Amino acid sequence: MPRSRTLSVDLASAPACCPNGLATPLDRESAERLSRLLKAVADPARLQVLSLIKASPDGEVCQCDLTVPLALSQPTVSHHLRVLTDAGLLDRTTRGTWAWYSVNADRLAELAAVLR
Amino acid sequence: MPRSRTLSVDLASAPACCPNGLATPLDRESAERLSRLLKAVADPARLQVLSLIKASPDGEVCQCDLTVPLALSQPTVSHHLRVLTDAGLLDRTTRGTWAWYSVNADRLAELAAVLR
DNA sequence: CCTTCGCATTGACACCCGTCAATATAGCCG
DNA sequence: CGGCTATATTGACGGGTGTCAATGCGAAGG
Repeated sequence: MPRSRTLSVDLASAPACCPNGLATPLDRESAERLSRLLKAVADPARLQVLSLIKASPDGEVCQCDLTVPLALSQPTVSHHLRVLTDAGLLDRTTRGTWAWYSVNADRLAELAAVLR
Repeated sequence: MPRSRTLSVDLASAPACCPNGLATPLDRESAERLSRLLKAVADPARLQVLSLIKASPDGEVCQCDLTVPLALSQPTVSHHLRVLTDAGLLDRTTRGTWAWYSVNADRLAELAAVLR
């Protein structure tokens, strides 16, 4: 199977995987779900996306305003946004032809909570 | 360059990279440093290592006690422990021929703090 | 000393991932 | 409709990563 089919399946259900965070031994399956979430964040471009949206006055950003600060091609930006959205870390709304993204703060906080 | 030379250089200096977490736009360099740290955690085996150590009564674990619960070969376990140690997330002490690992809780908390 | 045991390193392999150019899709507007 | 613009998808390429078998190394202990 190539690469990007429909990732959005169970990527969107992760911190619920490990209720005790790291305080209790993770079985392989839980560890894999959690690692999928962390992998979504563990990329410089995607971290920049998150920071750019969080720093934005309205808390949302149009994809068309991201390709310049990221210095990446449009398809690559689209790819990164998809990864973050599939992981449930970004919410996506389209207005006309534009796609606006906002951070799912709860989900990010859940992720942070696991690391503590 | 092959693979594992000396990673420990500046991997060990990361959350200091981005004092404002994601609240402020990250430049590419800061994002790369932070992502290196997150990549160290974004692996199922390494998450299991962290959880096993944290769940251990003494807060430390001998490498020899990890290969069974992880169901991985000894070299692979050694590799994962190196990645986490180089990232500053684990502390390493040798007693005789044994290598004992403990979690650097501060560093892990710093990492968690960035995601908030 | 020589063996044993725990750990580290090397080399090889398969797979994944970030990236881009090219192309397709889909809304808007004249 | 027809063209324009924003976004999505495809295909390909290079580099990175997890894994193991084989081997090296170093510290006990007989």
